[in-house]
Amino acid sequence: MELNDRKLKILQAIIQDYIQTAEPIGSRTLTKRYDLGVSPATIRNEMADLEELGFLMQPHTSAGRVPSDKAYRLYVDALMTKTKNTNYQKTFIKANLLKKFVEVERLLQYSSKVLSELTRYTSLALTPQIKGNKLKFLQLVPIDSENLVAIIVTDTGVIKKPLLKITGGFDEASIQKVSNLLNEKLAGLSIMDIESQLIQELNNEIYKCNNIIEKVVPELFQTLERLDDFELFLNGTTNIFNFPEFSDIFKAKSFLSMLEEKEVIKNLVSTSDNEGITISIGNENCYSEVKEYSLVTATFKISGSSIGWLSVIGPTRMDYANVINIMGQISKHINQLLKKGNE
Amino acid sequence: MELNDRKLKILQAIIQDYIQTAEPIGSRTLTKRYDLGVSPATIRNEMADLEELGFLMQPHTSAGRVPSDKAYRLYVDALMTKTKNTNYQKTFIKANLLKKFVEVERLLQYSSKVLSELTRYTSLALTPQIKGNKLKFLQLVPIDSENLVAIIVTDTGVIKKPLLKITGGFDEASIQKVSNLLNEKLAGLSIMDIESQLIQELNNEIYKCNNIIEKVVPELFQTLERLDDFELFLNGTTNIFNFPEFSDIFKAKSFLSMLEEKEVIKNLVSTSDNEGITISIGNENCYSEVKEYSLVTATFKISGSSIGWLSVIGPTRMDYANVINIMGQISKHINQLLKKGNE
DNA sequence: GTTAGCACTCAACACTAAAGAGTGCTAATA
DNA sequence: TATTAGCACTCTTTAGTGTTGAGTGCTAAC
Repeated sequence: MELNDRKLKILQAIIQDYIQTAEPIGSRTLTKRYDLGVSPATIRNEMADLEELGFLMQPHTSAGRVPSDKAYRLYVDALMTKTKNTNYQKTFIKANLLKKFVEVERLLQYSSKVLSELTRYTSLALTPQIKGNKLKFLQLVPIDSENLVAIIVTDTGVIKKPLLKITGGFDEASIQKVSNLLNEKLAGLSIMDIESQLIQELNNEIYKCNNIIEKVVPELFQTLERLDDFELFLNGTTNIFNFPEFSDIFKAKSFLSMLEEKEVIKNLVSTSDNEGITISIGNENCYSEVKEYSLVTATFKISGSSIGWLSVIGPTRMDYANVINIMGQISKHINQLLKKGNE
Repeated sequence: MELNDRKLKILQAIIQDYIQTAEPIGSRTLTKRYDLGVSPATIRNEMADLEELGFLMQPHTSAGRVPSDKAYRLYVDALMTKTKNTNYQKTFIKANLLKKFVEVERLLQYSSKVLSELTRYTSLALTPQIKGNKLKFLQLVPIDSENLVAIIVTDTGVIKKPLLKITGGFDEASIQKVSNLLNEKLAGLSIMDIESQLIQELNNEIYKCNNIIEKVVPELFQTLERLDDFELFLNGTTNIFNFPEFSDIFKAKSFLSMLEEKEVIKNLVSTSDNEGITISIGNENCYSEVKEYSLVTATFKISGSSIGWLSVIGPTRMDYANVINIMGQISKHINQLLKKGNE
């Protein structure tokens, strides 16, 4: 049995209808709503075939058919007709996206908001661990007699500003020296490498700056360790209440609880490694918590390493065409800003 | 008609029962569960009186009674028996609260998480606008040929690190001068005052630093404007699904949507101005969105000005005694850290 | 190969009846 | 005089029952 043109046409109609209505669709309704040129009985036979091929499922014997994950995959890869940018979208994006480059983190955070408002799904922004990033700049800024702020900038545009408390205090001149020394020694190294390499090198220089460095460096290590984490921003979480399948309180709870599992989300999203847009549908996701949802993820890179992700998450019957279109527009915008910021 | 001892005892029993079960309670069940020494008929008479006095309500004719906001207010002010710290709470707090002072923002954020986990309600942390705060420290740190990070520390321990892009670039020496000048001129001023005062004063000095200051200052102004915002952290939003009254999807949605109304939440929480714990119950809140919920808010101050709020938000039948107890423990901890951080 | 017709299935809905928890009122009681 | 037993009544909740409608697969005719 093969997927002939008619089968594809029927499948496409079912998927589009289900994405719109969330209702299982039967042969008769299908013929009424779509001009397929054949009778319900024929559709029934084709549907039975499509079910056997694994593209359709029946919630129960006398219900209509529902697309499977396999069907959505086929839809996304081959059947889907791309949507065009609407004027509304263009205007909204123009009005709400940041116009100049600021920190990557903020850039993604704002974009995520726009994304969720335009798609009406839940959106999330993720910035990566900085462990693999190279240090571009480091400076220690004394703010009072006992506290320093360490300004850390990576080559991917992430800025951190941890507070270091140096018990016993310090004198500003020494801090200045230490700061210059660290910046000089560490710039260009990946954060991961710093810890091992630093101790070696600094041991040789330590005499130059009396004992301040002995106080500052361990504190800085601990802080780097703590800083080294993903940041996750969620937007439009209550959008799921717009979808009838979440009018069941258990479904809604499970979705929202899943979003609170930050670790799962982080791992899930950060597996997307190709620059551009990735789609993972239902069971294609390797975490059981997410097997009922789909993700459309845009990965952003600067010189080869990932600097952030933007995702839309929703039911598998997501309006893929629309989401991909909007995601594409926003990605384009972000990439332009990134380019400018990196010139 | 007055509130005699028996009425109070009955009211207390009803409130406690309703906080536990969320079910309207009738006279017969009340006598079975609590040792009140009188028959259901007597209770019925007393209940009718309490309803007339505005302490009880009936969802419908043949249902039991439910406490009113007025009743909860009385309960919180007079009837409530304080709970004791459990060992579990002590251990949990010890294990999970930050042990040393870092930035105020982070301190509140972590505490909020602990708070929601211990109380099983939704918790939020709010840090204030910095407009009223005094600038303690300002430094411009060049990170490459076109970008600066402005390190801004206020007297309340808030640290900001906006990125400033100076089109056309700058030379480091000038920036150093400008930075020193700004720090010297502005330290001790409230952020609000800076804008007007700055322009005056700097106009006189402007010749000293060629045209760099003309590039940097407007950029800094814009940035200060943008930075001047509350920060809101939410924790345990899905905890509401634990409560039977939110098994109705509309209630759940309305609660979660209310939490997304950041402006409302901010205004609501930041009206608490007395150091220590404030409780506002249902209708006592001035925003219609929140009239069905209660808030227990702790306000934190340093030398008279508010530096943050920690709140628990939940149904009016909140377990006030327990929440207040836990909030008290956490507040105490935070205040100790604040003291240390400010020494 | 397609389709009309038919018997069958199942969820959803409306309706009904019974159970259960509650009330207020009245008259008896301590 | 305050308390309480008894009673009729109210209203929600729950379980059970039939009806409707959208769906199916199969068969025989076109």
